[in-house]
Amino acid sequence: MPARERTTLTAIVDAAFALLEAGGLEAVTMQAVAQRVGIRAPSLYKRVRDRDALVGLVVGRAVDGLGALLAETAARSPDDPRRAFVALAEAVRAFAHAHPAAFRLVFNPLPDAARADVDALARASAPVLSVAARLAGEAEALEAARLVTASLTGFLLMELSGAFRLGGDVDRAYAWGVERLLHAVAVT
Amino acid sequence: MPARERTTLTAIVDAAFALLEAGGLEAVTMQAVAQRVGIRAPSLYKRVRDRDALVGLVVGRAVDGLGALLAETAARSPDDPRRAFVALAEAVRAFAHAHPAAFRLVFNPLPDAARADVDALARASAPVLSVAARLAGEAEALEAARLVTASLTGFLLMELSGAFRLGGDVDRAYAWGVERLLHAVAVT
DNA sequence: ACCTGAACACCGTTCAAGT
DNA sequence: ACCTGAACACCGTTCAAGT
Repeated sequence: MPARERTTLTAIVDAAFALLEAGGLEAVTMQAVAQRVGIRAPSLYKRVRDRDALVGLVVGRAVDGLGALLAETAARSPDDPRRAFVALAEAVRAFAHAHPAAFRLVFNPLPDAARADVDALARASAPVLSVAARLAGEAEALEAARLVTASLTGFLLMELSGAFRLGGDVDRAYAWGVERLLHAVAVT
Repeated sequence: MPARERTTLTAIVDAAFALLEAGGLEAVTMQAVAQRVGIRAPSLYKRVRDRDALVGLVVGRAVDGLGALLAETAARSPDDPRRAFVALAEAVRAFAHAHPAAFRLVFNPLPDAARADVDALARASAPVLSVAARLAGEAEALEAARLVTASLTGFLLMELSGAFRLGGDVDRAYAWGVERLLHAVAVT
């Protein structure tokens, strides 16, 4: 009657995350995850509904990590929205570079598994909404936040996809874009 | 000695494209493609190296279609870059709505199969570069084009992912963003 | 020259049987 | 209560054999 538990859900998500970053989504296989935590694939189904649910948990962890980073970053310049804006943009890029596969997955969710993640993503990007509100004014806060998040993630997704490999300093291009976005969104 | 050919590469790509839009990438299975063109899966390997190569051809077709649409759109307002800018933004959105799965795939390429597609994508977005050059000036044409394409595709990818489902008129938000981008990029 | 059935390796998932 | 081997369905791909 014992049957001691040999792993945890946290360890399973850890393993899936590591496999994702190491070899892309196709590398996160139930067998590879199981082997990494020291059990057999069928045992994973005691902790996780199926593979899509596991990938959803990985995406959720990434969203939480991004949200924590953004909140921390925004808190560091509480009364200078312009400075906060630039710092947030740099933080998102740092996160994208640190976890490229997870970042891409956040904005390219699987069929329907990631439906609940939309709320989590909205929660995670609250600091951006807040800064946008202070820059653009309450009336256009939502539009401004959407333009900003879309622009930054679009830039980063294209950068990660290698679309900017030809020509020029990508760091400078990002800084240039951030500055122009700031002007585009700020009310004055 | 006959062995008449029973299909064509074009028909195969057609079938894959249709399956992709109908059921996502996981629906474009070698067996499903083969069935749709009236042969058996192994015969596909006479025309296509493997599944990734086939998906690459689908992406290539989408890029070509987008490029043709953009060229056509830009040609319609040859001496009003502001009008051309807005028209291009609307054309990209129309394309994304018409072929959502293909659009997402263009900006989320598979591992390495889509490496050559970067060039094709650059070619397809030449009209955007041209308009950006006229708006921002030659010196900053590349940065402006990158900001614009990143912003528009980011917005559309998020829209297709359902990230904007809560709150507000997405059409208006897009128009608002396009207008602000125009101001952000235009030199005067 | 193209097409096919058979076969192989691999994957997600289920389930009865172990402890 | 968790873990396992065995099994099933499905997929990508290869290949010898057909025409």
